[in-house]
Amino acid sequence: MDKVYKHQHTEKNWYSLWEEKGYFTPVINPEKKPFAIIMPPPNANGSLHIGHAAFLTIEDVMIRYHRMVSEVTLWLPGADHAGILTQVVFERKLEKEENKSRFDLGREEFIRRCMEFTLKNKEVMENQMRAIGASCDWSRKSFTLDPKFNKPINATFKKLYEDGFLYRDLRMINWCPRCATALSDLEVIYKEKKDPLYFIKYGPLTLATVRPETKFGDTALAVNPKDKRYLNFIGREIEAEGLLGKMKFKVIADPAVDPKFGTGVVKVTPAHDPDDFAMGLRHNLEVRQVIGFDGKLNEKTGPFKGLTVREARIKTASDMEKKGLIVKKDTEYIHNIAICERCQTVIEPMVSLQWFIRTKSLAEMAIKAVQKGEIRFIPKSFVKNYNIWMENIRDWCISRQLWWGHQIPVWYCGKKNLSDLQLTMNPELKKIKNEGCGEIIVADEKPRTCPKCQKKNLIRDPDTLDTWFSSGQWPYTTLNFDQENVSDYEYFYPTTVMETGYEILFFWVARMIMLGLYSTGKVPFKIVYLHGLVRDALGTKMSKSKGNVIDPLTVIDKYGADSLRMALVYGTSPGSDVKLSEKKIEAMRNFGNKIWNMARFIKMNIEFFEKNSKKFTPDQKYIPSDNDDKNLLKNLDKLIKLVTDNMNSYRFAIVSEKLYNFLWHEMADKYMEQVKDRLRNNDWSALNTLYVTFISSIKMLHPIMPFITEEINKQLTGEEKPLIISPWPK
RNA sequence: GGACCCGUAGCUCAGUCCGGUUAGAGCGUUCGGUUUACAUCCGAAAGGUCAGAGGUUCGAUUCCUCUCGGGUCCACCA
Repeated sequence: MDKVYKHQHTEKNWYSLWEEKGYFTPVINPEKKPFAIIMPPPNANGSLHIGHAAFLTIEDVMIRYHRMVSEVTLWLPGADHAGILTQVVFERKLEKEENKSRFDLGREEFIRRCMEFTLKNKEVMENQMRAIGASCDWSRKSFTLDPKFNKPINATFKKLYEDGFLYRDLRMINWCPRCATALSDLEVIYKEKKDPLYFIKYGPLTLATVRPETKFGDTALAVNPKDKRYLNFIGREIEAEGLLGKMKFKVIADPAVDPKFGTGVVKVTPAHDPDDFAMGLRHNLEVRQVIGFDGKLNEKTGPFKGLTVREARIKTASDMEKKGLIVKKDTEYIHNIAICERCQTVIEPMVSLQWFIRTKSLAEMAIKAVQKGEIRFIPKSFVKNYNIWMENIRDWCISRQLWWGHQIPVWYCGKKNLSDLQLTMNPELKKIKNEGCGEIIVADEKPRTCPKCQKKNLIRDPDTLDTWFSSGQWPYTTLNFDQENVSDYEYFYPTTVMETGYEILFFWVARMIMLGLYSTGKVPFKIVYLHGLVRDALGTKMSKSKGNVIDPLTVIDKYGADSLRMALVYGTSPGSDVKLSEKKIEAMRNFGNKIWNMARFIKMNIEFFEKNSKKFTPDQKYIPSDNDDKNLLKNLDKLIKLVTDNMNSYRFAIVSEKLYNFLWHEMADKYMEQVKDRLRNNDWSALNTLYVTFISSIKMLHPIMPFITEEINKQLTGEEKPLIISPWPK
């Protein structure tokens, strides 16, 4: 054995051996207890970062432990097409490298190229997972856009439609003019911005707004019903001079108006503001769209047509100023604006026809399942967050004007039911002749003819499904729920643990619970284990621009995967963020070297014993008479119980700490020093106690540090059977 | 506006759910050490009114209330 442990020599070999021998693939046995984790599929649009390394480590620790306690263990790996995120990444690349947009390629070619790009990333990622040591079952690996998922996903859509959970409606959506897509509420972030607040004259009234360019879409003025200043205006129609001549507005009273804001009067623009849209519904106001999906003003704005929102804001303001319509300008006004989470573009609220899921009753089922204890959260404090979100859930907009994703399984007879938005986003559709009866057909496969008029020119809804709609079904679609061979589903579903980041509790976990209960009648998993974000040593979020990124592959290369894994487990707790530094990884590398040298010491003493006495055959059950020996074995028993208990309760930080302390400070620093004299005198009992205790400890360390423990075990015992399939110490 | 989490050694964090011997670890600091593994090491030490105040209790870092400080999520800003 080398004086210093060299991970470079061992890690790749061990991984190949495990994989080739098929240890990652479970053998289904109805007599035994199953343990299943469906891996949260990483986005296949880049390489793995340290956050991936963290969750892969935690899941691998669970999997390796349960495999050792002889449960039938499935860890199903995957990759996510990630909808808008991947489309944006790929579009940027396309623009940069070829100066082309997706429209230049056309839908079919774009999807083909994007798939090529994604599959390439996916392969790189899979090898990175191997480097981390993830013992997942590659024979079952899944990709969210695998064609095999089309059928079950479409079937869920169809079922939801038939059960009345789906509807298509004109709704206010968050429109990102850059991504040219509607975003869910959760994909929008808010940012503080300073914008001028204009006080504009509307006939006898004055109101304050930061969006003068939307005034062409105003269809009412509103005040708070309790605001005494304006009581006698309520219900009246006023006439006001505007940029396009005289206009008439009804003054309505609505409690949503804040009397303290501006003058207490607001303009109501139902087509371009979420609150105004809601107010419009309450008061039956006209929805007059003046901004197009291209982010430019339309023909209803006369001379302003064709200007972007930003340009129009400046021009309308200055024109009104010239006409004397602007009473006052507050240039220090700070407000929050909605921006696209992915590309940071300012969101344009727009009305558009979209598919929605009625979520209320789905959420009620999901709340009940957690209340009844069918799903347990670790840490449990997240149940509160979950309940609050579920209780206040809004209907879920699941259509996306993207090309990259699962296309919505709806066909229209003719163009009547396609929205302007869809025709805008898909130039190919414009060429199609408009004939047909307008029937809407929801089916899991393309129908040959329209069931109503028998015509054959069915047009598929060009929109794709929100990526969370398909990944929300991941726990059962990956188990081939809808296929002939249902044994995986029967045996492993509901899965045991869903381990994922708390930041996607609502995006993903909540949706999986709702859709899982709806589609299968069962919860998709019994335990939700939430991990935190990996931050740098100072607690700052890691990002490339800040230069504080720890790249997992670089540190694996330098310190070994075991060191990184131990560093990601030690001193961390579920639900809270992990602060990681290179120093910590180095410290764990030192620990690895420590146990390596303990093994070297033991091996040396075995050789010494065999030279001077006889062949050393360890006896697991030997009860020594020496007090030091007895004491160590007693402490080992305690350790086994402690580690097992903490493994079972998912407290891996305690597991790592206890093993670390026992091996280094109990065994190496104390016991090994105590017995040096006895070993010199060929004391078999001392050697046996040392050996037996060390091997048991190494086994318990294997789930966290799989490579070095395998290598030590092989060097020391010469056994063929690797630790990965060894029984857990008792 | 609603809610959640965190505040423990110089730094980064465990421990608190289920109150009870000297409150732990890693890194850092100081002093000393090369006899059968390991300097990626060993021994020793310094360093904490467990954010603050009050309450419950024989006893509170732990439970309850409030305050201060830090962070996050959700809603909303016309």
